[in-house]
Amino acid sequence: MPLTAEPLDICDEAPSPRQQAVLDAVLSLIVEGDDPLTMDAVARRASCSKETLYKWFGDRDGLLTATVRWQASRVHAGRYEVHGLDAATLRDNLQDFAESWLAVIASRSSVALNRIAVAHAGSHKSNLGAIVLANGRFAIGERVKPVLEAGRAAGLLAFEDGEAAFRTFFGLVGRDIQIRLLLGDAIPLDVAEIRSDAARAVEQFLTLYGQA
Amino acid sequence: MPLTAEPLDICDEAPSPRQQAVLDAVLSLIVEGDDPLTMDAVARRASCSKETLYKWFGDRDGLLTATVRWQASRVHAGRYEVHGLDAATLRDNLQDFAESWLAVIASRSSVALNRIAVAHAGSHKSNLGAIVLANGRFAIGERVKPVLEAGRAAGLLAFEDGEAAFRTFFGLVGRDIQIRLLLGDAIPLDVAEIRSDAARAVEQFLTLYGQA
DNA sequence: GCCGAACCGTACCGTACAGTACGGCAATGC
DNA sequence: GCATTGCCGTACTGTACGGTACGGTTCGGC
Repeated sequence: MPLTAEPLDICDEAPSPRQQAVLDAVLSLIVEGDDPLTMDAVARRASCSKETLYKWFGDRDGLLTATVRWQASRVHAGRYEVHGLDAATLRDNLQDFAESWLAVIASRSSVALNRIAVAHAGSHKSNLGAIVLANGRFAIGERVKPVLEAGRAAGLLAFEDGEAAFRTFFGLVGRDIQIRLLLGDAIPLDVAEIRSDAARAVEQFLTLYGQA
Repeated sequence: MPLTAEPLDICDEAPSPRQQAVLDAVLSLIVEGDDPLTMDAVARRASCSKETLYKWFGDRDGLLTATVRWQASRVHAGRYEVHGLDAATLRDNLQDFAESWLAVIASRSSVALNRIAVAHAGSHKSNLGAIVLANGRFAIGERVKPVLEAGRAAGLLAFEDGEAAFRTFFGLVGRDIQIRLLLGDAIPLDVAEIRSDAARAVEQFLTLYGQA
């Protein structure tokens, strides 16, 4: 097993440092968003040869997939406490979720990555959209639902279906923001705005699902 | 001024019948979604020459733009009564909005068109995304807000900012549906499901904004 | 010092597709 | 009858880009 990078065909393995540098180059190109993200541009930015690109990632789709995974691996935030939940902690947790989710979907890299994945989902030939979904919408759902259920167990929330409750929360937080950003609308969203947006969403969610 | 079609360069004019047939051909190709929507495919499907396509629509972007406008011109639904609003009528109106909006965003043509527009918004060189936004999200906003304000005038709703209230309604209706569909997730959404989804959204909205 | 592996840089190939040119045909005007 | 016009169908051009091939360089192992 050499120290150098192996091809990550069925890419469940973590990328080597050099591969991470390549993926960061892809991300930087995506975020800048001026060039149409060609393999030549990636090779140039990453100071590597296209041959290496294809050896490591198989093809363009493989490179994109690895990039999405790489980006996702950096986003996953900390765990949340679900034992001995009181009203204030529940509210704080939901506020945290809402803020970080808004920050993610408003980031240039998320917008660009989602654009690529959406375009890809049209020409059906890879599961890039599914990967983005699994690491975005569904990942956050799996992290929020335990909190909601803990809230219910503590008598703070009332709902039948945790999934449905989460989807309502999701809608209250995101509203029209993601689709507008994807379609090129320039919404100014600074930190203060994100915070107040999140607070409003949490307030509304607690109005709908809060117990007493 | 001949009866035949003129180029619609600054395409605010309505397309001629023959041009409408071409645009319908584009839509049918988009909805089928198998081919990558090449100009050759359009010409073949519409039984016209590429030369005519370029003469009428300028270039590929012009054709896409005209198609989006054409599709939008068929979607705009009827007006809504805002005088003498009672609680039941308000609820019915909101229910109608929610149902028709869900039906639109879940339709194959909407998903495909939005995919194209999103992809286009990435490579910034035309305002396709802006057009989709203007005829989708913003058009429905302009139609719902008067209803909300009429509801407030009738003492049925309470809110400060009509835009904010609408955005909450939008979020409650759409939740994660549009982004999931755009990313290729296959959500089964039949008429019954749309109806109950819309009813839940209206119920939640009235819980948040209803007066007494 | 030598070998081989990994890799960079660059040149190259093939294809898909936007956009153009042109011959032919049908309809209209005179 | 003949010219003109609008359009279809097809052939063509140019180019961008995914993917491949290969010479040159560095580096670790022996």
